[in-house]
Amino acid sequence: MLDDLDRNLLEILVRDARTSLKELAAQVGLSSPSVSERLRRLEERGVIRSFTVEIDPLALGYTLQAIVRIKPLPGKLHIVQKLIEEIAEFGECDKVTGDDCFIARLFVRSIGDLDGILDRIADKAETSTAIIKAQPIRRRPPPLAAPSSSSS
Amino acid sequence: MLDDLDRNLLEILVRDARTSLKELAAQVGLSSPSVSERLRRLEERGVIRSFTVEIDPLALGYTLQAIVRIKPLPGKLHIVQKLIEEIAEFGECDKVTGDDCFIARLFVRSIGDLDGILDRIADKAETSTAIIKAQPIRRRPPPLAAPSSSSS
DNA sequence: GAAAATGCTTGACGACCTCGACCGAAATCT
DNA sequence: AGATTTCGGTCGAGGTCGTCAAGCATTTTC
Repeated sequence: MLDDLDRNLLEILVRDARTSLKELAAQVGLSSPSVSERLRRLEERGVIRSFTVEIDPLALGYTLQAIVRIKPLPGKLHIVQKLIEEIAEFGECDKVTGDDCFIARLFVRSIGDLDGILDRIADKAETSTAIIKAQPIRRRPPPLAAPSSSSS
Repeated sequence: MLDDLDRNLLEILVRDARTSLKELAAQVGLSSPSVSERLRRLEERGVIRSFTVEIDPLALGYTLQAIVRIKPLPGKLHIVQKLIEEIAEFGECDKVTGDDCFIARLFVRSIGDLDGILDRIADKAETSTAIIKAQPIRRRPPPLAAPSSSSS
């Protein structure tokens, strides 16, 4: 589905999404119209979800991040999910197997904010919060290499 | 530190990092050299960590994601952290307070792969894995609005 | 109050992107 | 097999876009 050229392009764009078509073309050995067409198709197919910018939360005043495990009370699952989605400070949320239904990332500017937000959920779910002390790995894509051995 | 214009620019770029300077300029009401200069400084200051591309893991064959809580055995903390960093399938890792030292996101192509990777850690840490069933909120930045009320 | 620094605009030049026309290889159809 | 269609690529022209230098207004500094 993806060939080496596509993966190569993606790799360059992960590092700098604003790389010019000309530069991309030079690096993969194609002409710029070809690259343009490939990018268009990668976007169209949904391989590229979006071109975006990674912002330092600190620059926006978010000095604290936390991982919150959320276990809705019986019957409250949908209400809790909706609530989470509506609170903009949740920067990520996954619905997982196991005892805790949701695992979410929370950006806050102070401990007070953290408390305020968790309070809004407190009567609908059990939460368990872990403050982030460091980020050994920041968001990165999985390896782009082709699956080990697929059909010919 | 950031003014409304900067926040406005960031908001546009979060949605599409490849927006042209001209377009950015038009939307915020500046000239393109001004926008260019602002972007340069946002990058320089580290507000913009990078322009990047969000890739659908599925397109790369990663059909499974998991959240893994990792509690290194006594004395093994650094070895475990190094190990996690070296395994490219970890797409994110936070060091947190509480009983579990690390919380990480794992991209894998199969349950077999998951098992293989966890095995590499098994003798150095206790792990507890939750398979991701859905993603109510995919990675998004915290609200860009200015802190409620700061000093004048 | 003068001088310097900051952040903006304008206009020109060069680089870049896009479009159409064309081409070759590979897959498909008869 | 041979003809045809499709796919993905190049090339070149035209217009768009980004960058640079010069200049200006406002604010800060001494």
